[in-house]
Amino acid sequence: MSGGVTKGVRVTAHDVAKRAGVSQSAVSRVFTPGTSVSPLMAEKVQKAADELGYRPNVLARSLITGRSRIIGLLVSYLENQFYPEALARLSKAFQAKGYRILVFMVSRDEGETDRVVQDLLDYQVDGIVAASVGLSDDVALKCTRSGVPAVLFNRGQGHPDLCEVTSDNRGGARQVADLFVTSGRERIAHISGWSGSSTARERAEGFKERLAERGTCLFAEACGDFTRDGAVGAARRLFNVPRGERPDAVFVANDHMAFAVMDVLRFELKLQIPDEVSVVGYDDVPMAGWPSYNLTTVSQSLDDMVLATVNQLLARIKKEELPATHERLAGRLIRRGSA
Amino acid sequence: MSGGVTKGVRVTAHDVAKRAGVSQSAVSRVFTPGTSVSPLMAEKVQKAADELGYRPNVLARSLITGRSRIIGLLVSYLENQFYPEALARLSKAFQAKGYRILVFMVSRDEGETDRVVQDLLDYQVDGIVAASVGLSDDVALKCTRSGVPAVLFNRGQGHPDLCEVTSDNRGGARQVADLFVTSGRERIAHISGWSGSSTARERAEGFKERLAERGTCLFAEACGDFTRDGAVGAARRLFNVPRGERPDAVFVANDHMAFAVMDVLRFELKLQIPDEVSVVGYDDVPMAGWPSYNLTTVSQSLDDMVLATVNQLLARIKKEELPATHERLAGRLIRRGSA
DNA sequence: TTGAAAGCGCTAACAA
DNA sequence: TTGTTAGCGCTTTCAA
Repeated sequence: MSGGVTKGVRVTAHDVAKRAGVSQSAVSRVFTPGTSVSPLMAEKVQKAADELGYRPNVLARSLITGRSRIIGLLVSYLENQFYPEALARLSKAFQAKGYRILVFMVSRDEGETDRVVQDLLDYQVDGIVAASVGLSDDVALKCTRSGVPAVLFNRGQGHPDLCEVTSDNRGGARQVADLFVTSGRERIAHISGWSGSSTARERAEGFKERLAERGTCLFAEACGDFTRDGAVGAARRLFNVPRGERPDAVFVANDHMAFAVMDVLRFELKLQIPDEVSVVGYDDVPMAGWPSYNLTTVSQSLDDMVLATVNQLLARIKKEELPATHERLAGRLIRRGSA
Repeated sequence: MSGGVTKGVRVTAHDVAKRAGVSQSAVSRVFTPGTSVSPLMAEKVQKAADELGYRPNVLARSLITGRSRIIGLLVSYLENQFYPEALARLSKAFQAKGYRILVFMVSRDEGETDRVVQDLLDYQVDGIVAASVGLSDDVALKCTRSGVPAVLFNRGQGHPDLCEVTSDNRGGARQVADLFVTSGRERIAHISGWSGSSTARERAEGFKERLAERGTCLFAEACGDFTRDGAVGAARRLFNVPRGERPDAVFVANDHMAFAVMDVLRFELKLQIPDEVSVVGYDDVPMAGWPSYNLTTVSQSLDDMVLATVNQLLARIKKEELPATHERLAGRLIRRGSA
């Protein structure tokens, strides 16, 4: 017989103490890393605990230590494959450090900010990662100000009080501009993301900036709002026009939209990619490598971003009042078949 | 001036009580739904609370009520778009009921079971949803037995002690068999999912069963393990053969694999879909409707599954000891271009 | 309806 | 190294 893990019975440290014939605080010590207990005591307690199926109650512990070992993750939509990927890796990385992720799905609507912040604080999360498109900055700022460290993941406009981990959107977009110009494209367009997002703005700016430096300028532009439907609309507006007015290259602000654009170009407008029009995305989500799309794109090195996020956040959880940092990880152009 | 939400200061019910000139328990009552307080008291307390920026500490509350309002969600990989979709909707649905989702990413490896169960119990989750491919049953069973209700989402083999919400995999697969036979396909193949999963087995069985009833039998079969790489391998084994031995229809156990199969067929083997070979998937993830794939598939009506899951779990959290139920929601064949 | 008091399960001083 | 004691912030009897 291996022990008494019986149905729904809460075994407390007190029960273990009684069975082992020691004090309750001794039990606590045995289960608290970094405390000193004699080998004998450890063994006695461990034995009793095993027999009773005891495990410390994390919530009770949190109450006194002030640490819940829970990280709040703000996400707004998981349609874009980049986010599930990020979620999975963030979750694993935090898990490896003994933290868990509590998910907060938020819509892009305004006004929700305060409710979300309250929710976050109510659960006593130790820190938050804001990967949502909309109200991230606002929420992150409020949390930081109430003493809960926050890191903006894949967004941020250089706010001096906020920690940000992004890719070098400007730099990535510049590489795309170079690719188009160098390969002799002449009517270069851009389909941008949601204008409320810094990521969208930086990609657009870097792209135009570099185009200008190379002596060209943008031929056409439309906003796709980072959604599939938005991108479909933008693609139609840009390409459903007489031949001569049609762009011969388009930089789409993320892969998720780029797939939609390619679908419109190939299936609705019967255009050849990349012969008649080059398409480049941003993110390098797994699907970009699938033969059906084979999308040239800028890689965000998700692993580095995740690593940086985890490190920054945990550092701030351990030691308050670290100054805000802005990490911008280099993006790398991945050349595939679409450009 | 709107209030004193100052940096990192924990405002307790006690502080509010002092400011409002009432007892601490009065404050508690005002913030506990379903207690009786006079309007005057409510107002006084509310005012003081607002001024101080007070919110009850959920963890402390949990300690005494024994309810954390946290649901543990077990997922194994988010590559298959079905799972992020499910995660997003489950999260929203639970959120609407005042619960939050704590994510537990687990790999398909064996042996982890106990660690995962411990983790889950440590966090005092009120219930768990197991959507992971691997150790779901084991984990769910152990949790249920220790008094934490669990629902298996999209898996389950009819275990009498476990709550399950699945789609009618057998029925869905039968519809696919009918489609193939009716449309005159003669060499019908199947690419199956991971054999450790009930979902995979049911889909395979239903398919073969109906084929037999219609007087045919399976021409070829390969296992794709529910992964993209697995599916690529399976497709090659099945189709990279002399013309006459090549299947003219294939039912792939989920959309995620079906996309891989289509990629192999079209880009590596230069086969025409659906002319030379019909492809049907399962799940109806959003991507299935994109023109690049335009995949005929069986729809899982995710919203119904989510609703059922939430209802079952919350019912069990409120009232212990409800008998296990197995909900199998009907699947619907969505005819698109690939078959 | 309200306040006083007990205690949820644990950690962290402090003494021994 | 160990036990004793005092809370963490809250809900919930119990009297008033």
